[in-house]
Amino acid sequence: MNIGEVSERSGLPTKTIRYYEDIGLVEPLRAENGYRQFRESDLHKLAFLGRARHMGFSIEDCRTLLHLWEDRTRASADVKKLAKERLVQIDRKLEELKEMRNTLAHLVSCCAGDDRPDCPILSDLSGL
Amino acid sequence: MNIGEVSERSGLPTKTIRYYEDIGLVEPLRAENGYRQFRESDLHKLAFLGRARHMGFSIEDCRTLLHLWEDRTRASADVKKLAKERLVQIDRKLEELKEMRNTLAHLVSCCAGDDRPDCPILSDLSGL
DNA sequence: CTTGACCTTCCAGTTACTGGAAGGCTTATG
DNA sequence: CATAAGCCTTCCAGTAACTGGAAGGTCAAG
Repeated sequence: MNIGEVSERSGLPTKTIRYYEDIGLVEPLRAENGYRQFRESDLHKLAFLGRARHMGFSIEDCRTLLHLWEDRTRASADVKKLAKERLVQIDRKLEELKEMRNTLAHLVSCCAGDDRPDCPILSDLSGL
Repeated sequence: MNIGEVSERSGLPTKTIRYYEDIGLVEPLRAENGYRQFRESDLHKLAFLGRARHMGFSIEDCRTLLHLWEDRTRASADVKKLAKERLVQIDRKLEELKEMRNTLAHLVSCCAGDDRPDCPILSDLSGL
């Protein structure tokens, strides 16, 4: 099938699919006219990539996951390790965001938000 | 003062400070030997920027905040608006991350993580 | 035969830096 | 006085993961 159909069925933009080919994540065949010809297996790979990216795995993690996926003899421990690392990352990011949220929510609630120039948000940012 | 001292006192890497000058966030003077000469006011600006970035404001938001900060007549409502928008962004990102976390945590707990090839994480990613 | 929807490649831009090379200035030491 | 360490300078390139756009080839319908 052509890239348009793959895009539709995988949910990935055509630009992204071409990019994934560029960086060697998929290798579609080529028709005589130069059009990319995707097999069902390519579609599956792309859908896999879409889901892995949706979970926040980096492209390089995705590459590894793809290899693990295709290696019928891999140990599930290898996959679990990657997923756990990603989980740790997510938890770190969550903490960071929660802290930002708290500070900002506090400041917003302190700020009158009217047409007077007085503003606790800026005061805080200026270090006072 | 020279860039090294400003870096130390603001907590920003020298590279970042030069970059901020490039994009017009600060405009230090120059000594005869070509070295940047920062005033106290420049240091304050940079520290302000550091804190704003730490709250996750984009560079463009920071530019706006800086203008508002320097405009003694601005309405606090303008600042509050920006902060609220940032808060909404943070909340969206938090939701996204929490969902990732849930899915991933579930999968990790389901995965034996031993040397058998069977792995629910990959099964899920492959869409089964 | 032309129109419109596909498809192709290639180049540039995004965000916010970061690293490194090549070289000038300053200060302390041998 | 020479030199070495430790500042500082500019400029170029790279990062992550795409995204947008230009210029142009292909295909099916009318």
